[in-house]
Amino acid sequence: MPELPEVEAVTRKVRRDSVGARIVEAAVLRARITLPDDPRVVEARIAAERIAGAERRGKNILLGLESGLTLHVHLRMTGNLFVIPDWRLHPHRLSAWFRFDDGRALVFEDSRGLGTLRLLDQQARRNMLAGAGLEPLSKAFSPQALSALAAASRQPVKLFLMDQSKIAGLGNIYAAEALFEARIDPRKAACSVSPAKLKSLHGSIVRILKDAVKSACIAYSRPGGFREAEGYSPAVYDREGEPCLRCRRTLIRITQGGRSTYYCPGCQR
DNA sequence: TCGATCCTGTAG
DNA sequence: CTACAGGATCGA
Repeated sequence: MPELPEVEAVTRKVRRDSVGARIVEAAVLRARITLPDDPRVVEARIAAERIAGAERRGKNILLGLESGLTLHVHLRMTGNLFVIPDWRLHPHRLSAWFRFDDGRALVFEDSRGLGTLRLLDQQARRNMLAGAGLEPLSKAFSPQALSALAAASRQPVKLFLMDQSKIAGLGNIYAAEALFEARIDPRKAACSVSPAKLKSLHGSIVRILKDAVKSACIAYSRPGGFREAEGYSPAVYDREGEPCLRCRRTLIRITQGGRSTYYCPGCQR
């Protein structure tokens, strides 16, 4: 489920529930999620650590440990990370769990198991942060910055928006939603989108992500896991064949970079 | 830039 | 049964 808004909601909740907690035992249940590192080594290095902080960068969750190591979690398609009140009451489909000294546990739930878990030293952490693109909800993500990035890319603008090394955190849903709101054809090369549309796109990205963060925080606020995103309903995503909310033309679905793109052939040009 | 791949679940 | 899934990476 997670793009930036959902990852932000998860991170805030994990921060609230786990900062200060002492881990007494760690278990990696799917060996491949720590590749290329050995899961046993990761477990051993985490045990006895205290969680010092929780941050989000793009779609990445970074849990700071008191030793200076960083636990890097990526939820990919179906991951979720949350604290449960009793470590013995595991949900199903866990990729990993971390038992606290107070009996609670931080669990990494993931039905598809594509999510990853890695331990970063200070240098690896810096590299990770340096490699990520602009935070779309930060000051650095200005209209000018977006224009400069777009000018340098000949990719279709939808794929450009999803490139995590340029802008960090947009995924398939919110990229499509932002392009709809800004009336841009997703197939158009990023460098060929007009300055006026790019300006509009910048506003749409920020507005849509801020709204979605709010919705996601509500959706994830219940104890345990998450619920359907209440409040946020996409205008184009997953609405193939339905009428455009702006011009009533039938929305269509195409494939870009192996993923579905939904858009309105009438008002996105 | 395309397609396959990592997995499991669900909808049609 | 097939197609597809809110992600990312790899090789052709």
